Parts: sequence; C-alpha cells; structure tokens
Amino acid sequence: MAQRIRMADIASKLGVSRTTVSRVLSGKSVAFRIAPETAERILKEAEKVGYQPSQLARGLRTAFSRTLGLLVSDISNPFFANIAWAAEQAAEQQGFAVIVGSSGEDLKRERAYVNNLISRGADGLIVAPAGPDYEHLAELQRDGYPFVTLDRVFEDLDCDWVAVDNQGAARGLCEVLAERGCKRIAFLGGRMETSTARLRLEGYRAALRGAGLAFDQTRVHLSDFSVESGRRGAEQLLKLPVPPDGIFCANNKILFGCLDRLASAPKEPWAALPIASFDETPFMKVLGRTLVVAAQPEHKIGARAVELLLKRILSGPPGSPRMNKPYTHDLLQTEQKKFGF
Amino acid sequence: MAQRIRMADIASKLGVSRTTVSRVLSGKSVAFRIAPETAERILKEAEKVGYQPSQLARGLRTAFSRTLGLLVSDISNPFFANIAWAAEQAAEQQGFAVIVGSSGEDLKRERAYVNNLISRGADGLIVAPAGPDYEHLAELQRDGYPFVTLDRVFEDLDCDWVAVDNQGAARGLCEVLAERGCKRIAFLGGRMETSTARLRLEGYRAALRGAGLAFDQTRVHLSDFSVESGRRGAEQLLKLPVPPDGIFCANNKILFGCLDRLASAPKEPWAALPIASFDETPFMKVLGRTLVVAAQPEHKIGARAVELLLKRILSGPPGSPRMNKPYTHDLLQTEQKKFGF
DNA sequence: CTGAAAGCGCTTACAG
DNA sequence: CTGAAAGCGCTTACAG
Repeated sequence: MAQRIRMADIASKLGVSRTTVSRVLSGKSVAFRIAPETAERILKEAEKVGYQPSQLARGLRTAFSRTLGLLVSDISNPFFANIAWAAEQAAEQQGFAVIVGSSGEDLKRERAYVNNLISRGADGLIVAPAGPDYEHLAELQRDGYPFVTLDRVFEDLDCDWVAVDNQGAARGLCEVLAERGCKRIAFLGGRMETSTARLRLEGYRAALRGAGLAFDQTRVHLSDFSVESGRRGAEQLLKLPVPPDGIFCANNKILFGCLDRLASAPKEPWAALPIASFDETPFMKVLGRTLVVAAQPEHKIGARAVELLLKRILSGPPGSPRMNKPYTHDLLQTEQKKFGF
Repeated sequence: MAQRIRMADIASKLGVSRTTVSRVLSGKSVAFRIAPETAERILKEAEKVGYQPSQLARGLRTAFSRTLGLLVSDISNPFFANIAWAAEQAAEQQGFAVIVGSSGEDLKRERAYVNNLISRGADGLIVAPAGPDYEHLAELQRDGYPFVTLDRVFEDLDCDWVAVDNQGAARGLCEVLAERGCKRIAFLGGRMETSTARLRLEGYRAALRGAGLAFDQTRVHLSDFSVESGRRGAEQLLKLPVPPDGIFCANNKILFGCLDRLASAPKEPWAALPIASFDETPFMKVLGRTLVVAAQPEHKIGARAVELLLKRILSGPPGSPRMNKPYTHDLLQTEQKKFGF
C-alpha cells in the first residue's frame, strides 16, 4: 500500500537478488543454504517495511493460491454458518483462506460459482451441492481437481465426503416420538434433490415400520429447507381431518416455520404436539415445547472437510492425479437431545 | 481443467493474436472495433472449450481482482451470516466475489486478516471491527485503500460506514419496558470496545433518565456478544437481593444465553420478566415470552456496504486517492417488534 | 482492424 | 552460497 512494497524493493535496497529475497521470504533459506546473515538482513528489512507477498503473483506462478472455496446452499442457515466458521479456522491454521459462496439451492448458481472459484485460483472446493445433477463435480474429478462434498452425497459419485448419519438419526428421532405414544407422526421434509432430505425421509419411514405404524401421505409435506416450507407444511397439517400427534421437521428452518405457523393455531392439540427435528439452536431449551433434536457436529464437519481437502491438495502438484487414492467417506454421528420431556 | 485452457490456446487455434482474443473476451471488441466476424469466431471457440479467464493473472496485471473482503467478528452469529449473504449477492451482481473472514473479536486476528485479504488482491474491504484500536484501518485510509466499516463505528475515524441507530433503538426498546411498568430494568451488554455496545448502553441510560428511573450498576453486566456472556449476566441477576423486573439484552446471542440460564431459574419472577433485545430470530414468536426486539435490516446493511465500497473502488484506478471524497455515513433504522405483549 | 512486446510480482530451473 | 533469466496467464500502450 501507499505503493505496495515488492520483493524487488527489498532486493535493491539490500543489494541482493530477488532470487535470494524470494528464497528467504518463502522460508527456503535452509534448503538453499542461504548465508544466515543474509537471511537475517532480509527478514529484518521485510519486517521493517511490513512486506506482504502478493498471493496473486505467487499463485499465478506456483499454481497454488492457498485458497479454498466453500460453497454452501444457504449461509444464512446457522448450520452452514457454523460449518463455515469451523472450516475457516481449520484452513487458517494451515495458511489457507476460504472464499465462501452460497448457491441458494440453485444448480445454475452452483455451477457458476464453481467456475468462479476455480478461476480465482482456489486450490480445491468444499461444496454442499444443490443437486440433483452433479456432472460438473464429476468433471472436476476427471480433471483431478480436489474437492470434498459436504452434508450431501451422491450415490453414483465416489469422492471424498463428510456427512452425518441422516437416516439413522432421523429414525432415532422418530422412534423417540413413537415410544412416547405418537401414532400419527407427520413429516415436514426438505429438498428432495439432496441426499440429506431423502435419507431423513427414509429414516422416518423405517421408524414407522419398526413401530408398526402406517405411512400416510397426507401427513407428509415435501418442499425445501426453508422457513416458508415449514409454514406451508404446518398449514397442510392444520387442514387434516385427523390431526397428527407428532411432527418431524427435517431441519432447523423448517422447524422455525412450523412452530411459527402453529403459534397461531388452536391450543388443542397443536400446542402440546411433541416435535422432532434436525439441528440444535440455543432457543430450544426455552421453548417450553416437547422437542427432540439431532444436534449436528458442525464444527467437526467443517474441520474434517478441510482436513480431507487439504490432504488431497497437498498430496501432489496441481494437475497431477491427486484424486486417484481411495476416497474417504466420513459418516459423523449426531447427538440426540431432548427438551421438555 | 484437464489442463486449463488459456487465451494463447484459443489464439493459436484460431490463428489470431492473444491481444485480439483478450480484447474480445474481456468485452472490449467494440471499443477496439474488432471485426465482428473475428469476434464471433473467438467467442464461439471460447464457449466451445469452456474457457474461463484466470482471475489471478488478470488481477495481477490490472490490479483489479474483482474480489471484496468481508471481515466480520462472528460469522456464526445469524446477524452477520445474513449480512454476508446479502453482501455476497450484491457483489455477485457486479461480478465481484466475496472472501469472508471472522476475527472472533480478536484484534490481532483482525489485523492479520486485513493483511491477508489485501495480499490476496481484494479490491476493498468491509469490516465489522473488533476495536478498540483502528490504527490499521487509519493506515488503509492514508494509503487510499477502499474500505467500509460495518455495524461498528469509530468516532475519530471518518470513513464510509453503515450501521443502525443503536442508541435510538436501544432507547426505544427500554422505553417499551418502562411504559409497561418496569422500574428495575437490567442491562446485559456486549463488548464495550465496540460502538454498538456503547451506544446501546447509552440508549438504555437515556431511556432510564427519560422515565425517571435510577441507574443501578448491580443490574448491569458488561462482557461480550456471546451466549456465555448472556448466561453469566443472567447468573449475576439471579443473585440480586432485589430482582430486576425487566431485562435488556444487547444482542441475540446474549438473549440466547440469558434465556437459557433463566430456564432453570424459579418461575417467579423470572419466567414472567419482559425482555428487550436486539436482533430478530424466527423463534421469538413462539417463545411465549414477553419480548420486544429491534430487528436489524441485515440485508440492507450488507447490500449498502457493498454499494458504498464498490463506488469507491470503481471511482478510480488502484493507488489513486479514491478515499478523498466526502464519506458516506449510513444510519439505518431498526424495526421494533413485539411478541407476547 | 490487428499484433509484437513489455510487464504485473512472484518462483524456479539452470548455472556458477 | 548467490544470481540472471524465463515464465505463470493475462492486459495494454505502442505501432501499423
């Protein structure tokens, strides 16, 4: 700034070559057996003038920008915001920055973002794909470009991914409701183009089967992972001739919307309905609702995704087949938490 | 990928110069009166091979990376997550990407991030500064580097900023409690190194004065904007010989923590205490609490900050004194919302 | 209407 | 132990 300082400035001031300055400042003084005093002088001068290497120039030359792209479907969802926070911290420890983008569950935006992040020199990508198409990811894979899938999984795309046991957790949640005596559990689901939504539905159905309960389409509302979706889902339930006696919400936003809509419903039976949901928020304890949730380990998810991605990236130079090793599939566990039971 | 395509590839394939390809592909074919058919051929070929320009190379050459840095204090706070989402959308419309970072309210991390973002070629910065020091920002200003301050303001640093009327909104919230008959309103405040925290405290005090109520230090808890801070604040209140009859929480996280702690407190009088707070969340309606909040226009804040920043950035070439124009100070209004009144 | 050449700020063989 | 020179992929005077 104020005219950015370059290596050349330091070099000329100290009467050494840019080569030497570069070697010292990028920490290769030992490998190149730079004279300790030369190194010292350079370090001191760089410190003094507050030299900051241009990652742009470095990235262009080395094809390593030390930048990761994180593409989530909805950064305003605390689940993804927490993941972003964790990813960023994990990346920072290794000297990597994270560019965050939100697709808004729009496949076109997702594709555009992927291209954008790559053209900005991202060394790898972490993406919570909108689905249902994943051809753009398959293409990255063919090109040996490192990426990790997060939260969502494609059966036919074998790549590194980290997700939670959605089916198991959903089943567990519904079982809690069933054990509590619920016979007519409703399901407010999310975007079916995602594995997350589908597996949660499967878990719900499995729990019903296990408890000998009937699956009733009229109690099922499938839309997307939004507050509005939860509201509409609740709306549908309110119109049912025989009301449900328990509700499963596929994520926190749907839960928000559902509760919001129910708040203006008649007390009976809606106020007393036990609810199951994915995701935990600080409010749950004080809702005064009977609530069982599957808390997701956002921090672990984000950190692990970065870890996997970095392993690929650092395993070889850009362009090399860094994706040929066996892929890691991380199925993390959720924690079941009960409120007002 | 699969060996990234470069302009040179297109040029040699089509038998034209890289210059021409560059001019067409960066949309300057008209200004340079390129033969329409030549332009067409180049466009077609670029499309066919899926050419994506390297923003790294472009940025290095033009000193414009079309990237903005957004540095918030806590991305896991929905307030900032929503801002990030809005900023990203606003920036994307102008072809700018946003790199998001979280300082965690740590001034050292903030400084490091600022340097980091700049070295990655960010054309400008939006920052919610941790405070209390802002010398690093003053330095950017002296260097003519574009930045906008968000949510938080430094009295002695005249620069572009966008924030809400914290004092007015806080005062309004407390007045609602006072009008409701509260005489002993407690204050759970945030990080006093931020203008936000200080102005909210001032608004609270002004409301007390206006209502002829005494300011009592024992009902005031000043810490940071975290859930834990809210818990500790509530803890302090619970120990008071004379309990408060209303609580002001300086942000949503503090509110979470406060409610969380109060949930395990005796019903009387804690369950019935009316509460005022900044920030809105979908849960509020269904809390069954008497709650008045100042909803902040996150979308506007984020979008406006990007708008101001882009105006600076696009007002001149890098290095020029783009910060010499009068600075814009945007004081946005909050919306007061009542629940359970 | 088009191109040859220089240069953005780094890193890295190659040479000594 | 150190340096001259080439090159990463673009853009942009300059020249025609």
